[in-house]
Amino acid sequence: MGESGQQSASIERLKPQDKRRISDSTIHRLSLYHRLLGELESDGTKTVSSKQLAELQRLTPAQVRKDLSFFGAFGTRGLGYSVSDLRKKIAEIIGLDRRWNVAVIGVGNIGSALIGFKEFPNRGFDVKLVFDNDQRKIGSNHKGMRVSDIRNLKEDLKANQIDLVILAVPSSPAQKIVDEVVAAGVKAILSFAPTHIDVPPDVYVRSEDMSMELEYLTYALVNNPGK
Amino acid sequence: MGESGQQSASIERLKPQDKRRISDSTIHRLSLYHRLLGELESDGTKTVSSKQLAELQRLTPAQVRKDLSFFGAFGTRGLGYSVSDLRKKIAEIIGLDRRWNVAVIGVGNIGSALIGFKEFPNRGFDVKLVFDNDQRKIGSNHKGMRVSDIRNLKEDLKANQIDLVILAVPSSPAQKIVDEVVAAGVKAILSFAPTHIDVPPDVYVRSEDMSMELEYLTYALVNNPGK
DNA sequence: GAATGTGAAGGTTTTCACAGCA
DNA sequence: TGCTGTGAAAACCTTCACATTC
Repeated sequence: MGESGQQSASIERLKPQDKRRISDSTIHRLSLYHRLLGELESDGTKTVSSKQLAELQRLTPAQVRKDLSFFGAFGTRGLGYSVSDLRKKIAEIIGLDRRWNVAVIGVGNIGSALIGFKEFPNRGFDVKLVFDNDQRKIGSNHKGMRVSDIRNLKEDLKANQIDLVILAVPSSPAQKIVDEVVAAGVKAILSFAPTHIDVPPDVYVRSEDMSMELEYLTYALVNNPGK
Repeated sequence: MGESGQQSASIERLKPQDKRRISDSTIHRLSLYHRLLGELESDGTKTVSSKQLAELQRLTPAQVRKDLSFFGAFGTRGLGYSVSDLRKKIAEIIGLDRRWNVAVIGVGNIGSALIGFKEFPNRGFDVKLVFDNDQRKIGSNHKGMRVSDIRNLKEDLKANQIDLVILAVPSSPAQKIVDEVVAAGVKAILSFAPTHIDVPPDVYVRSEDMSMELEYLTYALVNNPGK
């Protein structure tokens, strides 16, 4: 928290107008708007209202306007928003006005899926490095990527200026690997290991547990039989 | 909403004590507790306090107790909770006291990763069917599963009593396939298609967009340089 | 003494409703 | 007239603090 962190001067960034922290849900929805605006742009749609933006995602117009209002006033009263302008603004807010270097650790089921994931480059993410600890995999080609030895993790992450790490390893070695990743100076980790990951406060972790996603649904099935 | 949905009489289910809807965050944390209790059980830990349960996940003890209190009183004052009892209770709440039949639609990158995902059977999910529309894949073996023709989707889902569908297809055909799935009577869908999915109100959808997960992190990187 | 279970307080997020502008 | 931008109200969620129980 607090008033730390002056922005790099080179980019005049859109940031929250007041000092209030922006909620996770708002960030999530901004991402959603950004994705939808991309679809609309491809369709050739020029302008869009908060009402339309909301309906297409099952949200409320007020919600859409409030989310955007934290960062500025991007619309035109009586008219709505310019699809391409709004998309650019949101891209700037969530950091999609640049490309990001990604490393994938673990070339098992999920790891190899993500390496071959065509959506990533379209959305600004370039998988630059791939690691494993299995001698049979190291050096081999996996969907066009050469698999590196995890023993060189720290050095390779630094040398290649990796911004984001995707962790696709079992739970048992996960924390130890994360410690290495943190030591390499990486500040953002997307983990698929089904266990809690501990990091210093200046490092961001997002944990994805596929089974937990399904459990959400089973809860709903079991508890809302009719809905 | 409303008072619909009497429970099936055969299972005496733990349900919310008051009529207030349980929040998504609570369900998510119950899943987390369940996972952690599993680890503790393997370690041979017999009892656990809300304080411990909280610290291991970076939550507060009050939060843990409140979450549980919506469903009953499972602890012993002065002592804490029995690891194995609490785990069983939570399993019952989120529907993990039974097994679930899953179908995976789309045998691309993510689809095939999930088919081979060993964590699923450990957590109660059995992948029973796998579909694709690619003639070269249909009939072939993918990680031990025979790939079915998506043209028989509706019939096969019904015949095999599929509870949950995992959708791992591109955005463009996603909605059409979902309509089929819904017509087959399936009430829960986990979608990896990076687009909004529309379903009737008695069907539950959870959407996972890998790029959006990364975007969360880029927002943090760009906006909290020092944190 | 130790830790649960829970009303009440405090904080955050969403929705409302309308002033203001194209 | 139509739709944005935004304070204020309402709903919701988390934390506090303490009576209660083992």
